Amino acid sequence: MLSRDFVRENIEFIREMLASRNMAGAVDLDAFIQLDAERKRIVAEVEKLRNRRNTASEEIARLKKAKEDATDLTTMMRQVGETIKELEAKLVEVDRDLRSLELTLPNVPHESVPKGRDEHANAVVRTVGEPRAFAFEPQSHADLGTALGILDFERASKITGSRFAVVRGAGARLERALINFMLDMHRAKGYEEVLPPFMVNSASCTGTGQLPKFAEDLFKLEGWDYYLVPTAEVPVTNLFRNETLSGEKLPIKFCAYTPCFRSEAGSWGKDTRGLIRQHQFNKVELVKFAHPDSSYDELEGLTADAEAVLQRLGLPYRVVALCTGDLGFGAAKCYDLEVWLPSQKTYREISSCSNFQDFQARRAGIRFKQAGMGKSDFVHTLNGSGLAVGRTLVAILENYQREDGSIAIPEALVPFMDGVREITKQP
RNA sequence: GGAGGAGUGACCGAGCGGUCGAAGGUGGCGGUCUUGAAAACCGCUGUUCCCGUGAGGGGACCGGGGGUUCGAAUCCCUCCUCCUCCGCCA
Repeated sequence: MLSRDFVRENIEFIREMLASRNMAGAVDLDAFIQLDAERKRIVAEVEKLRNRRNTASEEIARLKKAKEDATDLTTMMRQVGETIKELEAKLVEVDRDLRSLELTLPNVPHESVPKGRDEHANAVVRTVGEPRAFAFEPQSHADLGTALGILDFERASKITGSRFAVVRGAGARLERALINFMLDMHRAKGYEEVLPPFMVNSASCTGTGQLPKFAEDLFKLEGWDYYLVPTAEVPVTNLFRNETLSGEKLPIKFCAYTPCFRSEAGSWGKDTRGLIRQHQFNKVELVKFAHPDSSYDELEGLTADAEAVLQRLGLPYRVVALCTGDLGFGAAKCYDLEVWLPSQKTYREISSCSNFQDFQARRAGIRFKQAGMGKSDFVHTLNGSGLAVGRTLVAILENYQREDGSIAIPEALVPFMDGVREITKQP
């Protein structure tokens, strides 16, 4: 959410900003102006009346104490009370409308974000590692995994449906090793490990920006105000919803493993084979609560921490700065980490690291206060995948495959696999 | 699921329906005293919104929401959370 004052005073800038995100006209800014003005009018009036009632109440108390008659004032105030009640009802309505407009307004991209309408305008910031030269035609992870007996898509669709997978044997073990490996790495860099609920309420989803606009992307529990987490960003960022943190503690860093559940509405036909796009996948997430002055340094640091995982695993990747048209709803700036997939001969997203500035903090009411300073201010929130575990498994299978279809375990993971160095066909 | 109890400021804790934004205490900050520290004593110590260039003025907030009343932290309803006991249960 943007500051109301900022929107009011920069309405043309907001209009251009929406256009740069391919959202021209998506939010009724004229209605915003009108509602905002009406709200001001009502607030001024209702407060004037309340002030009158407060003074009169004191007067009535004084009269009663002196055993004098107060019926005139009392009847007059009854009338005022009615008017106040009407105005308050109107105010609730205007507030609701105004807020629902504000909740659909995206964040303003940072000035360093490349301008452009789609992913073609994204900027490659750096490319790390060389894609391996294969002496044979590399297979897809789906083929490799199925042949090895560690991935079972057919049975997954029997027990649940499409876009689910069963991971078995050494594959399951590798996935669990990856989770531990990532969490250990991040913990060593000062991220506190947290294991949050895997369901969140609608207030939390609103706080981080999944609601109200992206309800169709979420799985909701029937009969409950609960949603399956689409990312650990939601529960972890909402840890401090409606709290004021002490400024000295910033930045506060968390890492969290959760499964992630996404409806993938609107992506029918995309990545239908394999683990790339699933309704459920594992992810280790990094979340930071930062001081506004240093949040962009923290974004570089967070991105580097996610990259470190790819480096330790020896996976070739590149870092891409998303352009204005490709930027997520709440992000002011975002780097995608893309890992090389030999079977697709392309880089695929494996992490997304964003600075939301005060966009989420304002929705979720997350403030900080410096020791000497009187005023509190909104923190900046950041998060990034460190990494998407399912896609990391994909990358390992494909990048570490051998001609015979077996998989070498990256050196860094061997201790997490009890010394196992390869995956061969399951017995 | 059944039966009880409780939710007040950073924390503890008081609060006959009217001057309560809320006593008292703890903690924190500043000061006096002291070579220094402690103790003692004195003072300060919530959030948020609106109007105003400013000084300042005003509104709201005692778990959330609603109601009664001229007036609610105080009365009523409802929801939520926590605690205790019973039942069920991984």
